[in-house]
Amino acid sequence: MLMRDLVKAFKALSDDTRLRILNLLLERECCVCEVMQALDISQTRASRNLSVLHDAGFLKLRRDGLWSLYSIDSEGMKGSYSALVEAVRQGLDGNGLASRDKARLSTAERVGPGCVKRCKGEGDE
Amino acid sequence: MLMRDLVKAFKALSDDTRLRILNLLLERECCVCEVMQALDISQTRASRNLSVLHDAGFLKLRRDGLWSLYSIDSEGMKGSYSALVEAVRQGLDGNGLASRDKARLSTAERVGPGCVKRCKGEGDE
DNA sequence: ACCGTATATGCACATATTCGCAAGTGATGC
DNA sequence: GCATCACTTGCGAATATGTGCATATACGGT
Repeated sequence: MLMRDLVKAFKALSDDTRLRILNLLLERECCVCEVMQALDISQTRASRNLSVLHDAGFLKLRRDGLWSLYSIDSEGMKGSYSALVEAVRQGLDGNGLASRDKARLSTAERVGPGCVKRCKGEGDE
Repeated sequence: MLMRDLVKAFKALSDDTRLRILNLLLERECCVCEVMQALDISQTRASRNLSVLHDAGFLKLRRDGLWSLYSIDSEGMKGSYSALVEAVRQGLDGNGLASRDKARLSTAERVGPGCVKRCKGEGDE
């Protein structure tokens, strides 16, 4: 494996926001607006960080109409990558912020019209 | 585990030089000058990057006279960290650069006087 | 065709990272 | 004490990264 790819993978994981996103996706597939809702971050931020994880090879992208649905790419991931994801899962186990994110995800309405607007309006926490 | 620590660990691993260093230390304990010889990098660079890995919790430091001997801290590492190191080992398996580094390490003379000077003199590769 | 919605992207700016140089630290030996 | 050696650290410069704002793109419904 190229050193470059491995570095890219680690870079992708060395950010708060992206770790929280990965944690969320360990729960289930999400669209961008669900991520922004659960993490209470801007749309740009959600989109950009999702695409970093995607470029690094951790995520799978599936389009459905207007929505971009991201999920952890278990099959497509190169050998050692799944070990990294597993390390994240373990490392974040019991983490307060991570748990709250997940809680907010289940609370959040599933994809549907007005999703982005709803998120912008609600200064939730 | 704190998100901050996990991010720090990944940051530590998201750099060429540091991955090569870790690869080297998977072979055996090394002093700073051995690292600079094997990787053909400056002394500052070797020292700085070693200390980043150390701060992140991957390395153990042992002083012996003039020398700072770094090694992978298998016992001291937090749970998921060993999985990360293992992922690096696997990811770098068969990597050309990583192999050459290791080869140069065995070639390099063991710690001894003039080690730093020798390395600076030889524009080896 | 037009509008509204979900997502992507160009640009600008603030902050962080990496690294070389030069100077500092601490141990060893004369 | 003084010189030497392995290593560390402060500083400055080049580069990379993360983010918001505004704008672009792409799709579905009317």
